[in-house]
Amino acid sequence: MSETIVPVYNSGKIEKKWQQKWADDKIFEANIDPNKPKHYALTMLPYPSGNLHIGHWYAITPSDAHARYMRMRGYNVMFPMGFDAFGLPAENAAIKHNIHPSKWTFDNIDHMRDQLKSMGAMFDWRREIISAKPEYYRWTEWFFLQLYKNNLAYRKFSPVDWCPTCNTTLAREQVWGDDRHCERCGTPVIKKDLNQWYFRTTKYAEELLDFSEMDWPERVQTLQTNWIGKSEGASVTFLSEDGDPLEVFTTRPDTLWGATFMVIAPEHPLVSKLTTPDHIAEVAAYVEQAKRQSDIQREAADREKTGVFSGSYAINPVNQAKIPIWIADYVLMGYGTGAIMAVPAHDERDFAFARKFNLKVIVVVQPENMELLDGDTMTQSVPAHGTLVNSDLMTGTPGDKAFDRVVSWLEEKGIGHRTVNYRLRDWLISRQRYWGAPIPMIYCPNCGVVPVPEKDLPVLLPEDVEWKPTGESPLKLHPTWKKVTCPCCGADAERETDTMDTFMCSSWYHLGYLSPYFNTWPFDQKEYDYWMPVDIYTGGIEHATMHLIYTRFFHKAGRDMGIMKGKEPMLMLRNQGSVLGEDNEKMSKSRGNVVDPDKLVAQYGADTVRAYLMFFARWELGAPWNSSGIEGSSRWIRRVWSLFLEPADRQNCANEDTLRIMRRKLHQTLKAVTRDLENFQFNTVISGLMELLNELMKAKQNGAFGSKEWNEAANIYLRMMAPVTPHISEEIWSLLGYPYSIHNQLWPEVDEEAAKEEEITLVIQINGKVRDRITVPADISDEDAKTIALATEQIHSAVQNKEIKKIIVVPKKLINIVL
RNA sequence: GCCGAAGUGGCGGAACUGGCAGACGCGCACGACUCAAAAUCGUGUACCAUUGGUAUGUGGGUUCAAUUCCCACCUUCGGCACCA
Repeated sequence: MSETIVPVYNSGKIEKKWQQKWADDKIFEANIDPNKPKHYALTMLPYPSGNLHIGHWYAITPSDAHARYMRMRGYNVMFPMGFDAFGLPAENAAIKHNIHPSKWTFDNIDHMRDQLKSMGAMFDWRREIISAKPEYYRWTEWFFLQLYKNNLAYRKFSPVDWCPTCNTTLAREQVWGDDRHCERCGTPVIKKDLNQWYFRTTKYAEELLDFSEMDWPERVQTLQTNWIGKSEGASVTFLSEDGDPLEVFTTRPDTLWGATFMVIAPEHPLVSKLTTPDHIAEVAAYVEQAKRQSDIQREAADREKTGVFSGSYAINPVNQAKIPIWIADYVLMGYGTGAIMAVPAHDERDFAFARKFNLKVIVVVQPENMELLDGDTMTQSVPAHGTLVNSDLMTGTPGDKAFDRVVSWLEEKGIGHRTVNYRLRDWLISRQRYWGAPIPMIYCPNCGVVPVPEKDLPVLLPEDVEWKPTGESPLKLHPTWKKVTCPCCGADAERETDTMDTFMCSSWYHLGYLSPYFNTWPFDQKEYDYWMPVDIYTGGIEHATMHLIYTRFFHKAGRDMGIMKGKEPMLMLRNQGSVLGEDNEKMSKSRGNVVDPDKLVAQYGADTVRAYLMFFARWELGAPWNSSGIEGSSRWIRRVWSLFLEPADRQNCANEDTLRIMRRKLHQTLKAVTRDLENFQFNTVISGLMELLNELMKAKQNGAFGSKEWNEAANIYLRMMAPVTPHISEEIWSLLGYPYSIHNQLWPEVDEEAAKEEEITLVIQINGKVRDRITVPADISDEDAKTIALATEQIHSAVQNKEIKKIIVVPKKLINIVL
């Protein structure tokens, strides 16, 4: 037999070659095409930390595969990539290694862009954005000004969370966990009183709870819903004896008659006014001590209640009862009004407080299935709803009607009204750092707070900066940068030296991709109208209550300002899990369990790495890395290579059965792979292709190679592989003589007729246990199936002499004989 | 404490709508090729025992039939937490 020369699979050579060719031919450049349906596929952009890690690959590869699949479905697909380039690590590098953040960042980007290119993803690099470039952050500043002009940005002096390691304030969303630590570095935060800029996210609290127009994971919706923390109740105003109004929020207006005291937070503005002379010393000491306590200590729910009496009394507007006003730190200034009515009989916290300080407990709610409650003897509060008692004209109101009836009455009498409270806070966006977008504001001694005129944007970061070991922002220390003349009156004025939270940059980057070249508006309207909204957004779940809330807020605010359109920026969201180290721990340099994608690409090729990342775990869950597991994907790739390229000993001589079964498996696989790609179930996409490969190998042994059915199988197989392993698919496609490029082909069509099973295995059970299997024609009638089943030897002997109670036939699946 | 997700072989995982549990892959074992090894190819691989039985975190329930539905509980992970 003559030796045919079979090309050797060389991943490195093939991948470089095609990446270059695709770039030269611009085949993945996304341009407006009104004749095609558009598809905007977006994946969260990386921070240029220096190296692409396996987690980036894990997140991006399946997103790319899905985008490629959509492209083959005939969509005009945009899949852009960029860099979230402002942020603290650049500054830390500056302090530690004396390298300018800009150089550090842009060097890293150059390296990471090359790494990203090695993935062979279909990024349209013309659309790249880098949030630290002036062309980009000019518009970040511009958005700030629009928010300011629309009263959605404001400045406030108040206690804020400060990370002592990062040397900056943080938004509420960036403070995590029981010990209230910094989301970025893990250091517990402390409180500082500072003048800071905020965005009015709370204005959109209600609208942010509406997910009806989005296909987002239930999990993210729950996280956001809990974060926004809506509670419905009533607002009621009590008056002090001196006539000072004390507004309280309560979710239980039905318990108003049981209020036996009031509590105000130590930071409440009326504390000193309400404190009577004989209580001054005690109150002052308490307030001072509350101030010194950290939030962690204060907010521990199981902590013993503390508090002091102010000496003053308030009048309960529903029954004119005179009740004492206490000051206690279990009431938080940051929620509601910082004052509560205390109903110890029906609230756990109020009860604990009342018992400790011997305050009255009055029962006003009697749940139906409980013994008669007595305020003097009860040992715990009863928060359950029930019939109102001791409540004047409301007495006797059933539990399920109490809320509405009382609130209506309050509104009628003008004492209170229905209110909704949210846990969500406004977004604190000031950061005391250099490497961020400057807040474009000026402080003038005459005019006060003045926005930088839009024509003067961007406010550029100064290049010549120095870092002090104290970590203080170089913008503050810069000799000239902050000095400016007031745009209103021309007086000497000062710039704001804080920069913006980098989440501000990432709140609108999906718009930056639309037209990075554009310089008269943040985006080209034509591009916006064609591409927006984002159709599929992929990324990590860790952003559920940060980036994903901010970007929704940003869109809604932008819409109300007439800049953006539609209800939501991203219609569909899918989250990937994370890849752990082989030791089942989080990957980190210190643990030494980091997997380097560059090395894997060098060893196996990008296609193998892509395939393995899609195969080895359920995408949304993630799993620990397994370095021998990747061998399986490598084998698969090499088998595909030899399957289609190595000639067979026997060619084009297969019998009809072989060919029919091969085609059946082919089209069944196509059906399954299509379904799984649609559903982001990438692991079964690969396993389906592996199964089909095994089937094709058998068919090849049986002489199928070279037949027209074989050629169909190769053609479809390669097109199915193309989104997953773009390089090898293109290479084999071209070696088999198909026209360039496989990536411009349409997704194959299922031949339903070929996919049909003509024979099926019918399972025969007795009392639910498998006793036999028979092969029957797929279109067999239930009656015939029953007859054949009962006639088999196994079943016949088992059924002998016994009474058949019932026979259940599941068409095409099984027969269960109940004895 | 409250809310959410997940528990299937040695491992990652599969099972579309209640219908053969363990697809596919890793690992392991054996065999072929080889002087030998690697690679490759082939065969086998949940557990226990002899026909058969037992298995999807645990215990119940519904059903002819449950990884799938219901109830209770356990474990792990994530979020929230003195939020009135």
